[in-house]
Amino acid sequence: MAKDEAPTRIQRDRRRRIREAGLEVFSAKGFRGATVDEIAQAAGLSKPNLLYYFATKEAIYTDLLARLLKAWLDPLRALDPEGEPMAELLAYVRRKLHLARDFPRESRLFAGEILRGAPLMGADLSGDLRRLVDARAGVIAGWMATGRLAPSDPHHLIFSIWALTQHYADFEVQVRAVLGDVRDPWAEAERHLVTHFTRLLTPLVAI
Amino acid sequence: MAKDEAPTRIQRDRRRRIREAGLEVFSAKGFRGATVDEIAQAAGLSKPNLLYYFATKEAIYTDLLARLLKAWLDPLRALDPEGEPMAELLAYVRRKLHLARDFPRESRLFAGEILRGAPLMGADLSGDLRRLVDARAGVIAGWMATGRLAPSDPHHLIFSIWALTQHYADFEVQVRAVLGDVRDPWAEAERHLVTHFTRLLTPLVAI
DNA sequence: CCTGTCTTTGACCAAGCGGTCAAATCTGCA
DNA sequence: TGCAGATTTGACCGCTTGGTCAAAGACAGG
Repeated sequence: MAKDEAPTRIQRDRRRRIREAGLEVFSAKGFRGATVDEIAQAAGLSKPNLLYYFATKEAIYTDLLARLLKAWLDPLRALDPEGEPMAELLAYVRRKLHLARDFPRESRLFAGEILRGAPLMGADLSGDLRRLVDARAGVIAGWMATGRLAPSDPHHLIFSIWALTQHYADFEVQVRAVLGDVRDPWAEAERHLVTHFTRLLTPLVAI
Repeated sequence: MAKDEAPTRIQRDRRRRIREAGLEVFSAKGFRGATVDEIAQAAGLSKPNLLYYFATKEAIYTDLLARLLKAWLDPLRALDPEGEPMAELLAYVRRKLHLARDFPRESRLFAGEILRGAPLMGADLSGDLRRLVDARAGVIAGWMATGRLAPSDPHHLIFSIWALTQHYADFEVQVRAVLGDVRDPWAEAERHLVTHFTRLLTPLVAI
């Protein structure tokens, strides 16, 4: 397999299929619970063939995580310091919720990694992630200081948004078990979270 | 080993130690990531000796989960329909947060199981859990209907409390990575969540 | 102090696992 | 079409793992 050369058509295709299969299996069973054979089968390849494209099982996993982190932070990155505070934050909540709804496997993969202490991501968390969160927390703090948002701790506000949105993807079986088969968790969640954060962030008018 | 007889002193002791060791290892590495040898060593026993008290690795795990679910629901059970609504709900939030703070391994064990689709708990979730949540959601709905709490969907309110409290235990490495080593996540979380829910649940006074 | 039961252990096994390798086959380009 | 490099595969390897077993050792009641 070429190393520095541009990837061939087959390489691009196989690698994509392996990532897709890896995401499916890893998100459902975790790193240890997944087997190379199962991923290979899901990708429509033999095991040695898969190992021809990714040297180790861990290589698939870390490749997935690295790509994931970037996509996962985009909604926060998109928070516009020049925009209208309430609209910006509600848009962020919506984007994050839609990300969890449309990419639950990614959400669970990430959750599993953090839950186990982020053995393969520790550096990224206190690096890029932290810088981005600090920057955006600063923006939010500014909005609160000028009275355009109800005051609270911006870091914990961000945690709240993460926790509430990812909950519906990561604990989906629990949510469905409690709500029953009739209700639509995602639609209800969106309504609930929008009113939740609207109420939470609306500044009290001084009388 | 006796089956129906009362357990001997040694049986009680060994079983307790195995559960403690199992909780430690399972919560850190998940079911598949944990090995019987490691649990045995953590319990100060040889592997065959451990298997003498629990027939299989899964038996330890399910025993842990069954005990956990009960303890995990106690705070919700303690919600008093006769009490003052706001005080009751804030007390619930605090109890749940303290549970996550004081028993993070239990929280992570539970989270890991749900994350993987609750293969060993499915029935319990749509059984006891659902009934209890429905009952308490009814109580909260009553409080909201009489205007003593701001209205919202009680089920999703309960999900919010779960998500926000468990987040600090389950994603502790992420929280610490973002906040840095100086800050005290748990103390901040308690202040934040109390003001968060106070604000959220206080009924707007009609003028 | 003796005996039946409970407890502990070293040795072992079969299955599953991640990964290797040499040989076979395919692909794209001159 | 020929061929060099890319791709695929069956067979295989060494290691880990959950679990077994027979025999040895500890314990408690009489």
